[in-house]
Amino acid sequence: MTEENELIEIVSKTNIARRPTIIDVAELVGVSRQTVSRVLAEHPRVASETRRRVKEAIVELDFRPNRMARALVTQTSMTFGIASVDIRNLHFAETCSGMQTLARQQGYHLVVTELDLDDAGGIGTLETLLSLGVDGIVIFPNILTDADLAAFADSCGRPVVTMGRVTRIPGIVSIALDETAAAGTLVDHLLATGKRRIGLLMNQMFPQVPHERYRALQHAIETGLGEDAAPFESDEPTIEGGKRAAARLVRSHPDVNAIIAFNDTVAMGAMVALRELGRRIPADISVVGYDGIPYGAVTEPPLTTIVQDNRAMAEAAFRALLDGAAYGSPPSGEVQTWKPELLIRGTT
Amino acid sequence: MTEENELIEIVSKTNIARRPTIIDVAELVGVSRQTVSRVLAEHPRVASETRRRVKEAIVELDFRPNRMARALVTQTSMTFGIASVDIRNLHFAETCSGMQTLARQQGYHLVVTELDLDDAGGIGTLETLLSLGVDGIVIFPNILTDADLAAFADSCGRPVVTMGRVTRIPGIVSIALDETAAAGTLVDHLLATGKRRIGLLMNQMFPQVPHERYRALQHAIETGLGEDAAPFESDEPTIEGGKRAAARLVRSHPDVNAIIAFNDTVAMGAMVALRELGRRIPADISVVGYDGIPYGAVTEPPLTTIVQDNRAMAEAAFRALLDGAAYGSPPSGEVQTWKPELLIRGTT
DNA sequence: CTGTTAGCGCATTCAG
DNA sequence: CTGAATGCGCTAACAG
Repeated sequence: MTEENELIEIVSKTNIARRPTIIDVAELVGVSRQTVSRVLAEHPRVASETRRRVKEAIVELDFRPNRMARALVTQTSMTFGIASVDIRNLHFAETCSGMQTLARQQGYHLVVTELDLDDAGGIGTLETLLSLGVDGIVIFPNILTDADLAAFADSCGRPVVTMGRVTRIPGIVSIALDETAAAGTLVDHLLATGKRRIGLLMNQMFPQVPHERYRALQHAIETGLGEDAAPFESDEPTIEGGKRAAARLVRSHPDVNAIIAFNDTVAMGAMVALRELGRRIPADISVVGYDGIPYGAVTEPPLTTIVQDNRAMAEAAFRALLDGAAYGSPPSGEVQTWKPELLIRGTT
Repeated sequence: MTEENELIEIVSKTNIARRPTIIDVAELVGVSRQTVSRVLAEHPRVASETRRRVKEAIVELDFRPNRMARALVTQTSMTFGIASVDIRNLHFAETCSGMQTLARQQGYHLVVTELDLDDAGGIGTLETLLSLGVDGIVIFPNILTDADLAAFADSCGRPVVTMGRVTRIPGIVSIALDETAAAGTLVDHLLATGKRRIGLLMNQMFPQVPHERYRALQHAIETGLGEDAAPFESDEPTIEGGKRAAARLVRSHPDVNAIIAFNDTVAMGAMVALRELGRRIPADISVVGYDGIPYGAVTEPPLTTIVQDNRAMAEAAFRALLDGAAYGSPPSGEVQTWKPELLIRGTT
């Protein structure tokens, strides 16, 4: 009878898709599951002989602990979430990749998610990320308002880091480029090369989120030139968007002899449009971008750009999450700004 | 005494980071947790008045069901994993983005992960993905051997889809470009433009994974020209890698008048190197790539390339996972190849 | 050093 | 239509 029961048990355990559990390992070795659990946790108080046999069984059964079950009881999943409106953006991909490297070293995993604008303006996606059990979240908050972010951070009970935009919100660590310094450097450079008619190509701005980059650039231009606001066009941050915006800008302001684009992708689109309009770069008109993506090096001429240290910023974000996870909550509203570097190439 | 206990309970529940559970909702409404559970599952047999009150309480408490707890009992997490050696690759990012859109529509989530080559050649990363509870996995298997993939698929008990390389492995659905057709189209095009000295710039190949693209190209060249194998160089699939490989190729084979690159990024690197060497494109030498990334349209001249329908392929991959999750296991070793499209621009 | 008991948050039986 | 009991796989707190 006992044999029969065991047989049934074995059959049901050989079922499709069923992976071995801690109990299977315990039974094979002839110990309790607690002992197996201790071996997994590298707990010191286990007899080395027992430890050896358990590890053997783990290998033999190809056992992997179920991280969800573990997370349910430890209340920590060793997983961070990272969210952006567009995961195809190279600046974001670079940051992801950098965080991934660090995460692996610390035994963490990353859940990458694209923000769904339709779902309560992205907050819905973040909530789902939470329900997935992540221990902290990095947000590229291009489109989330400070109010939304504050409400979310307040209710989520986990460390939240925003990147790419300075957010002075209690409980949120903000990691961003020093936009003031970047704008100053760029405008100084353009003025030094004799270009004084500067136009801007900006990211399509959601009215509730005026972009800091835009404000910093306008401010730098006003102080540098002693003039009113520079002309600008907004469109989606793609090559096509850059083409459209540049065409519109040059049509409405034919005297513009320098263009600062929201990022390198937009700048590259602008270069195409300008070439089609017969403008020589940089003789007739200069073009600069932000981010320093690799593709900017292959345009003709190569693109001058503001480089940010993606890896270092990714590392800072990861550390902020780790600290927050360790101490319960992050330092209130800490803002880290990073120094930009101007990479002068052929378009200026 | 009862009051005191309740107070303690309330205090502990107001603890940091503690999110409301199904029990909190049940208590607020004055029903059992099963009733709340039924409302969540849109179970029909709940009184509409009860349902209304429960939904109210859910909104009031800002309750979100814990997906890990749910997964533990349902044995399904509504989560798919997607893994690649390089998440910065635009072809991969595009696929991710496409799958993300579909996943959201179906209530699924995506866990994106970068394969760790040091960790048992990437298999270790995949195992961790499994322990995270994903219901299926998409792998960009550039560097995994068929043997490793077969062993993994066999033991994992969940649907596995590979993309980008034809893998004829039982239990794995393989989605890839029709490399034979692509190679034929490309070589025909080059021959039609009078280029007969073709060189190849390939991805740095791991010896255990001879790449199908390489073989298909060599085969097409041999049949088209009636000649021996074309010269080739291998390097990492980046702009810098493309520059290096192209420089080496042109040095060792100065008569080459057409270059087929592993992908657009490599092709763009090659263009830079060729320009530095004083070769005119396409007059002296033609260049073509694969993938049809947006940046290929910005080079001077714009890059001729083999375009794959990323969105359609992403959709196919997602459907394969869904079917596999529904029926228990995927069709044995199904291989889906997709027709390439030649986008002729300025470099040929 | 090891086993026992309890419970994480939820869904799935079964009773009413 | 609703409630009570049971367990998913694992770890924490206590016993021994």
